[in-house]
Amino acid sequence: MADIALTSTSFIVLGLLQRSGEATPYDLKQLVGATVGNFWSVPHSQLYAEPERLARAGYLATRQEDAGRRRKLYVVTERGRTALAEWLAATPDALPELRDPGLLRIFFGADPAPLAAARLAAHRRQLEGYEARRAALHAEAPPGARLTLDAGLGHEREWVRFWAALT
Amino acid sequence: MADIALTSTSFIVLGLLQRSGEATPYDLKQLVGATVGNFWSVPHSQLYAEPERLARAGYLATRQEDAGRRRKLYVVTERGRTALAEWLAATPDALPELRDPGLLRIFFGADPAPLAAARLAAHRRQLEGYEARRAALHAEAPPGARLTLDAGLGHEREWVRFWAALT
DNA sequence: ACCGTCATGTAATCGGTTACATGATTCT
DNA sequence: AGAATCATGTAACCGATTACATGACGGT
Repeated sequence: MADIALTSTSFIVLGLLQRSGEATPYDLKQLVGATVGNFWSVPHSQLYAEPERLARAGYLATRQEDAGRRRKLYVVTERGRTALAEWLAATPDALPELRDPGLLRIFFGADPAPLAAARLAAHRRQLEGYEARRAALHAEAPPGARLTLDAGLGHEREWVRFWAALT
Repeated sequence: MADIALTSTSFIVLGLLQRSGEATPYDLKQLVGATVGNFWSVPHSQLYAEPERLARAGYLATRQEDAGRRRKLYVVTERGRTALAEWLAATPDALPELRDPGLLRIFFGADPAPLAAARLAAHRRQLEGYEARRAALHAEAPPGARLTLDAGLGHEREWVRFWAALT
């Protein structure tokens, strides 16, 4: 039972598995896409590697599908549940960084106009998508889903403001 | 002359070196801290490794200090200048992600109150710092510096709004 | 003298990115 | 039937993080 460091990817896997009870890496890929993927994406290859890592360290247990492809199914163990609960209760201190490649270019003197036009269009599209999903959200949706969508909406609006001013 | 892939870190190094003409890794560390560090930080160990990588690939040239510690000084070569110019003219397509560890916890059902309190305080502090620097900016400052500061201000205000609503 | 903190650097490990691969569906 | 896309997975490499290290200097 190797002793590993848990990253945000680990907790995304743990969190999604806890909700769904049991899932294959491919299920996880779908889940990420449908949930946290918009503000924290995970490449699908990681969704094969990370559960394995977590299983080796005792945070997950494995089961083989008994029909068809006989794929691997993962479940959260007691140890995993504890780790997830501790993480949920912790308060992170580091603030996120913008890390926008367009902004980096602006800083180094790139011509703002073409950049702004492209980014503005992209953010508007993203914003529309969020608004549509926000409108489609029904009352019983978990509060976390609504809140994170709202956060995304706010920041997309901010980007639209910013790039629009540079057009 | 190894053929390497250039990352954002590469262009931060190239960009800063182009401005300062010549610098040691330690100078780069100071420069990053004073410039792009607020929206795109780079761990100092990378500022030793990355210039070496770039030099091996011909984007930088090296010189030895002739007194004192005889540290390594890096300068951008013609190849480096070209690469930087191309990057500056390109339009990135991927949008940045929020990747906020607090938001991730909210999504997975963490109690918002304590998180919101801590994050709110942190973002307020950050916001104040930005506002001070914004006020201290003089007219001859490069436009990129002002614009990136404005972007940071906008997003910090957005975070303050978001977390304040959860208090 | 002692302690802390800046200045300056190196090393090891590992998570993540990128590329490759292939069977199964669906569309034209 | 052929093309395209989805479903599902593996492998290799490497940039980034983390930890370790040590000399200089300013303050008490």
